[in-house]
Amino acid sequence: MQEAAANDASWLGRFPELAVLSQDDRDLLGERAMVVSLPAGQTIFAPGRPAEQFLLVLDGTVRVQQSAASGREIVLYRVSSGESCILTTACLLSQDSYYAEGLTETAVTAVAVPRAAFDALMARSSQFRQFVFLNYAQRIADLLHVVEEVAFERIDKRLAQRLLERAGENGELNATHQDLASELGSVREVVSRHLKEFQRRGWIDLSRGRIALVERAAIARLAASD
Amino acid sequence: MQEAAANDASWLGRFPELAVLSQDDRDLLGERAMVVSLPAGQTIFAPGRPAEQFLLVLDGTVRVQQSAASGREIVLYRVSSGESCILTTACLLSQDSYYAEGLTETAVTAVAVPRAAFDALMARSSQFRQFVFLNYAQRIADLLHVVEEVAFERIDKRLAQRLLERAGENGELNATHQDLASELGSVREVVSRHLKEFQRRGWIDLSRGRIALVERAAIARLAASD
DNA sequence: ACGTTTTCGTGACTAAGTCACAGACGATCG
DNA sequence: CGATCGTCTGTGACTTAGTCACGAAAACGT
Repeated sequence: MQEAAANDASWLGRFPELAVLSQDDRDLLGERAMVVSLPAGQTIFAPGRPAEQFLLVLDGTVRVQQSAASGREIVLYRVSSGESCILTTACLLSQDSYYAEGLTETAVTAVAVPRAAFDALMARSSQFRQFVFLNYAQRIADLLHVVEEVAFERIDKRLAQRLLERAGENGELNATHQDLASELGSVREVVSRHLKEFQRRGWIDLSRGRIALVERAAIARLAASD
Repeated sequence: MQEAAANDASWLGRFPELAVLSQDDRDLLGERAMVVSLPAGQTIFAPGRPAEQFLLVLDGTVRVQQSAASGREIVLYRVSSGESCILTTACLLSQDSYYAEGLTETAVTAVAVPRAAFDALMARSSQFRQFVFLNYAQRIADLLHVVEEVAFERIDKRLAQRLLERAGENGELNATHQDLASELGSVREVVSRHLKEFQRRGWIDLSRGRIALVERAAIARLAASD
């Protein structure tokens, strides 16, 4: 983990909600917060390990997921540029151990706000509180969305949604069937069979670790179906 | 909705976390918060309807659930005495419309803290902030638990858990098969079949709208199985 | 007692998850 | 270049969960 010079709060520009902070509050962040760089695949937080910092992501994405004893996984949400990893603060407070874990999906640069500075800002800045609450609200909305999907939606529809979300401009995505199954909280075989069917219909091209979208419109239709 | 006299903050005794508030803060709550009584079956908050108060439950329970377009439902968690209905505050902030709704499951008495007083306390009392954050953390933990269950656990195990949770001292519970299905985010037929099987094994007695646990130990064993 | 509403039972079918194993691809290294 | 090895993918047979359609039984009011 590399640390940049303190006192440089130029990163504040990435967070429009924090632009309204008073100069004093911005100075506090500039003095106390540190810009850190994390490689891809790093565990940010995990069950049993208390998080001692409030993280604001500048670049890259953090994947927050839940893992079952069986080895099955499900992605809860992703934290990307301009967002905060609020779950770390919740982890601190909840006595029940969380089963969620956070992983850097790409290399990530983030601002780490120490607990003391976080508390100070919560105490003195209503704008900062607003920012933190908005983050909580957004994550709760994300979790509600996950519950809704896993409880009520069909796998083929959810798979179609993920393909669209994760495909790049070129209509391709690098992901194994297992990767996609872990996104959805399902298993490889089910994903493989649906992908096979998508391919049979001419919607996608399959190759090892790579999927190319051919008929985006048809996939989007399934993703939006009810 | 009936309102008790203001200035009576005797209810504060129900919230140990708030006992540490300064006298000023307690006075503020006494002056501005109102004790309200709600009948069973009342909608506290619902999609599209902004909540304008922070609710602290004194007696009774509020059920927070999610409803799908198909009519299927799932219970997310319950708010009971000494807890707060924090989701209402999150609802306020989240631009995405929530699909969660809150219903009084029994008659409920609660303290309603107006938004302005809530904001004032958040600004001036670190203890109050701690209380609010603890509530958020608990609800997030509840939601993570729901995700884990619906994504990874078997229905028969989850059903056994609910039977134990909802049965009274006498080992009985009043609930239709549909009620239990809505708890679990499943459907009546599936619940009916599992209950039938439980009955066949001599674990429970079934009658219309009522279930009596006969072999708690066996049910508990299934509920705890992995 | 009668019809009405709610709750429950069930068969036949589709969708999803489990288990076991085979085959296929791609990197690497003699 | 071709053999080898780890990872990824395909598939059949089976169990579990959800859907659909329908009918029967229990409670309820008048």
